[in-house]
Amino acid sequence: MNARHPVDAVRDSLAAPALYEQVAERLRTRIYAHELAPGAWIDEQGLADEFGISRTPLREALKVLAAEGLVVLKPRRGCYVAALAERDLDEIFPILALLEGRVAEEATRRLAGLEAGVGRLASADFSRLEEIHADLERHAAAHDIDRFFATNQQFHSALQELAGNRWLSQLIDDTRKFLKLTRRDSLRLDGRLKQSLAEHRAILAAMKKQDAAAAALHMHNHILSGRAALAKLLVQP
Amino acid sequence: MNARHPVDAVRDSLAAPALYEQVAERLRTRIYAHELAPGAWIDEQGLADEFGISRTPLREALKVLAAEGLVVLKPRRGCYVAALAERDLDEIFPILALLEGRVAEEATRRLAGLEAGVGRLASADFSRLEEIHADLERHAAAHDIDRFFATNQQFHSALQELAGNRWLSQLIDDTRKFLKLTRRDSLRLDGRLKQSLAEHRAILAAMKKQDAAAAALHMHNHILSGRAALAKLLVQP
DNA sequence: CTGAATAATACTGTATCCATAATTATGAAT
DNA sequence: ATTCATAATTATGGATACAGTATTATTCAG
Repeated sequence: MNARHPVDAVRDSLAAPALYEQVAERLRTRIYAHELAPGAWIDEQGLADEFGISRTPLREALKVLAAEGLVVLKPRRGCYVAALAERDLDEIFPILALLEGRVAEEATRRLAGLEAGVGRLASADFSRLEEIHADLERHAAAHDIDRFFATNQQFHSALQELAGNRWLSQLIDDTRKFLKLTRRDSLRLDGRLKQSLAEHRAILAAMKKQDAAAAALHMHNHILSGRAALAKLLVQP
Repeated sequence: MNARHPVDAVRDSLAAPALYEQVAERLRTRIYAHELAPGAWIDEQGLADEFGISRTPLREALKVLAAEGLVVLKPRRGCYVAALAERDLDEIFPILALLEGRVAEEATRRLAGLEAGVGRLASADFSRLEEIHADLERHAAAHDIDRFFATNQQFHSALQELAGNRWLSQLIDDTRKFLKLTRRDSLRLDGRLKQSLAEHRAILAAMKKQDAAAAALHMHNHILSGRAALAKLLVQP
């Protein structure tokens, strides 16, 4: 029962994640929800008591979050939730635009079957993307911003899968994490929903025409457009 | 990493790094040197004894390295050094090309003073880059590959500083870390030194002409060219 | 001699404990 | 009353101890 069965892979995925990982996840949730606000000090003992665990796994979790950049560890002075400045947003969004643009480009190329090595994608994969977009249109019509937000994430994730570049996806996810630190949400801005949809349509149209460069450009602009909307939110929240 | 008071930075830099950080650094060194080879199991107790410390800080260091991607933590089964597949290289290099291309672009724009917000760079900053390149030329002429390698890193670092985008730099550094896992070094390939120099010259020339797009393109090709060289090394090392 | 079942071992994950550095509170002196 | 020095408190960093699980070794049956 201990030889290398294929079942092992399953068991690994089913195995309960280590405590420090669960704790890290709970902390991430709290940070994103601003229950632990940016800049706030993190009380190790307090949280450990609250979670009903010892400080050891909690500290390991904090090390992980620190490596991710969600918290900063000041030697001998404790742990603080990271805080983003406006300048950080100005630096992050263009990078995200670059990366997501690249995703759109690679996804389109794979759809067109131009990519060397990796196989050509079935048109069913693209249909899936169109379905998600259809959902988006529905949520927008219903002014259901929360569902729109969730589905929007799905859209970008699905596109990342189409691109099939794990490293690229990783970088994007890493980068997006920081944006979650600012809980401002450009989607609530008047007209932003409609604008966002139009941008998505442009991306999809370019992909359908198998114009990778255009898809990249539209995605690039889409992300920057999100930044611009966020900036408006700053002066009038 | 964000908007800290200058005083904090000083105090932080003077404070001795926590033990787990020192350990993480030592482990990185060993991993890069392949003393801990890709795929190898990491013996916590053994290393702790060797370093003369307990398992606690060592484990914290491993958590950090895991978050960085240098090692993988298998629950209940220990820690293993990460191993890159050829496919990973194929995915990483284009991303690096994208990011470093962007660095060249932003640096050039700042030199040209076209960037909004951030100040125009002095020509002295560009001279510094040219000096480093001159060093490179010398090391190449002397066939001193080790110094060339080190100075080459300086070149790219200096360029990143000119671009002045901390997040972009961070992503690049994070990405380059993985490449150090494969100890193959394209610079040792016949003719690669000369080729690399020529590519650098093209980048510098574009920057001097304040042609940001061209600078980006040349840098992009420079990185991909490095990948191509590496590929040759695979069949004949 | 081979393979399975079981016992022994080793390692991971977590909790507890201790030492040291940092912060706050207290008190004296100007 | 304010400021500086010193003491008390608290939190962090690290070591050690222990429990639970995976791996390896051993034994026994076929």
